Amino acid sequence: MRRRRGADGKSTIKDVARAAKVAVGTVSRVVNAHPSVDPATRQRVERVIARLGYEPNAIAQSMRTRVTRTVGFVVPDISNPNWAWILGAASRILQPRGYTVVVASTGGERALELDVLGVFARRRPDALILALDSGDDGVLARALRQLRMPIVMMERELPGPWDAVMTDHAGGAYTATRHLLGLGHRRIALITASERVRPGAQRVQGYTRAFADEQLPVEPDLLRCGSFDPDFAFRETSSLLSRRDPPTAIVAGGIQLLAGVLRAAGLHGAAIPSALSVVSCGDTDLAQLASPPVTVARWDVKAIGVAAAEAVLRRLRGAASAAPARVVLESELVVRESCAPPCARRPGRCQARIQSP
Amino acid sequence: MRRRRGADGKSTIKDVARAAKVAVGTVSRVVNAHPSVDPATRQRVERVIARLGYEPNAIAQSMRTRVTRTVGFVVPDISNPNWAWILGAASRILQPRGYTVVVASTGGERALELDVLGVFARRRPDALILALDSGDDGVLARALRQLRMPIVMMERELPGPWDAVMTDHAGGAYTATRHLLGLGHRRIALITASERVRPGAQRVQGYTRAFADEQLPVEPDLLRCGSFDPDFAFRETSSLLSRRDPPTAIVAGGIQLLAGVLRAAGLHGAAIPSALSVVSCGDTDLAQLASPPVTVARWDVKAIGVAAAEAVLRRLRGAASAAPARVVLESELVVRESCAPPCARRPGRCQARIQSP
DNA sequence: CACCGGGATGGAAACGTTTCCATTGACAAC
DNA sequence: GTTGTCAATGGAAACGTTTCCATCCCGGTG
Repeated sequence: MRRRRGADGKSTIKDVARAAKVAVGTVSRVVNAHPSVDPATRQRVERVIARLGYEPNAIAQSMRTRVTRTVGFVVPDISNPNWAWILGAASRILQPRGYTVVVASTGGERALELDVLGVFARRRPDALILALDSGDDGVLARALRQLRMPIVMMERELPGPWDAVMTDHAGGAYTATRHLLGLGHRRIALITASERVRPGAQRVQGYTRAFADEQLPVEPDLLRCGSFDPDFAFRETSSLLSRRDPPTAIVAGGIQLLAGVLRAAGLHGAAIPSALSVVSCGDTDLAQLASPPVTVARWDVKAIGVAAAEAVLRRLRGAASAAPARVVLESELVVRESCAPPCARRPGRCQARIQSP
Repeated sequence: MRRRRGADGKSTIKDVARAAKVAVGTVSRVVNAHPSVDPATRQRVERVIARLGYEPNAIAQSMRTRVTRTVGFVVPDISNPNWAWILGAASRILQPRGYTVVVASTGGERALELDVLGVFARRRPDALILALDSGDDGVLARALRQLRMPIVMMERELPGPWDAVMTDHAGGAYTATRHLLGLGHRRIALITASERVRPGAQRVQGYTRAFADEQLPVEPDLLRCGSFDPDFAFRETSSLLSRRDPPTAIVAGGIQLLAGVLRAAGLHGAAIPSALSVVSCGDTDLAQLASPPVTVARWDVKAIGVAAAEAVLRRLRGAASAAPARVVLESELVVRESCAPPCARRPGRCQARIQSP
């Protein structure tokens, strides 16, 4: 074997330079398509590169240029289809531009969030896309500022000079609640994430506003804020349906929650929509294919990922110090067959049912 | 401002050394918990580190140590819940061990797969976890070998010295098909991925074996191999149900395919299970909550991610040159209510229906 | 008292690039 | 023929670490 190699068996720019009888600087210029290199030299170097299977070491490049062509993506749980869709959409934009996406999950726990920020402080990605759960006491904001890189927040608002892309979840919950109020429901439950995170807070706000519009009081026990876990929705639905005066309608305030609601409703024998009306925030196969199909407040999930990736790219090509941008995506109500006027008599015994054609 | 900083505003090991009046080597020893450093010195250095908010530059560390503490994760589509679950499971193991996961999607396209391998040749992760779609003509295998890093294949088999973790999809399809054959079905369709990828090929094989066991012939037109896209399942189901002699049962050979099958069946007015029996490979909320609930061949999706991550860790701590390991996870049939004996008369007009209690 | 062993530390090389600066020719303009 | 310009190239510094080697000093031992 006549070619030298690094310890890991890959040839370096020096090996190429030696074999092509040029200086390393020249090889670098060839690799980076610098204009001032003689065509003959270029060809000779390129041949050697091909022969040796030389690949520039991105680590060394980053070391020198202080650019990693890497974007960090931080969410509570990457298994969650919501975040997976967003990641997919973002990476579909970033990857063709030469950026590589580095993921990290936080489980929504503050300690892990800080850990992850530490990791990214050391790894130096060019930008960060994140959805943080723990509220801000200043520590988080300081850590973010220390990062000194473009940051885009998803579905969250934190005071600071950061771009943000989010959905109008308040609007979604508002429309959903109005829809139910319009049908005559009064005991409407809302199951959603903790009020500490924006989607939860926003949905409570939309729900409350809908009641306020009708001058109706909100019953606090019908507000079940906790998590986006379907099991949470299952437990809360069970608990709600066990009340002496169970709600006549439930708003499932999160993409994954509908499954829990449906499971519990099935177990309690609450027929939909005759005994219980259901609206889901977030459209899914399940909502479309359940029987009856479920009315939803839907929005374009992937658009969050697209907008986040575009915001990152905008910052990365120059607009580093522009004022923080804020994108809010709308939510739209899709009426299907899971809602009906409330049953006048004891809920659960009501048999009137709206049948689809 | 009296502390020097790098161009990106972060302090370096030199800044710390200067401020603590020690050599950079000593700071390095403090950071890496090297035993031979005087407690007093250590404390002094640590104080300076805290004061300056110094974070070691991972790029420089990697440059020097040739270790990135990074694992590449390559799949056809990271939006796909299947891969998202696997990624989540893997990262839940890797992240606490200090490894960061770098993702890339290939769209199942060969050109992109080669691109992605090129990216990882340059970025030098410590290991790779991947699901490649394009068959091997030797080019791919050579590219992988050139990478000179531990590689774990998911749900794929490629000849070479690589660990592999996969599911016994043949077994799943076999059990599903036997279940339907046992109920008396003969015209059973299988919709699944292209035979070029392992899960598709395996399911065809399991299906075929089930027919062979009963000495029954397989009708080729009932085998619809193409993709894991629900729209594909929708089109194929529509096409199948439009036949003069439509199948009396369908096996949906992929986690995402059930939605397409159900949608098409609904549109064609094919009642389940009276007119059409359905089995899905892969359990989901939809399968559990559809009415009727769908019989499935299920396996532990996350286990693939866990096994892959563990295989990576095993290689990374020493067992670099052990013989390639091969893990096969079993599949199990869960009988629900989507299957019934086939209707004797013209399918689609059959009204007999098995009702669950 | 000379010597030795060893812990603590400083100094410098090396990792693989990019980029600045200097040098060399070639060629045009005077 | 001298001078100036410009393209092509070589050489070396620098990026921020880790780690090897040498040095220093301390205390114990013979």
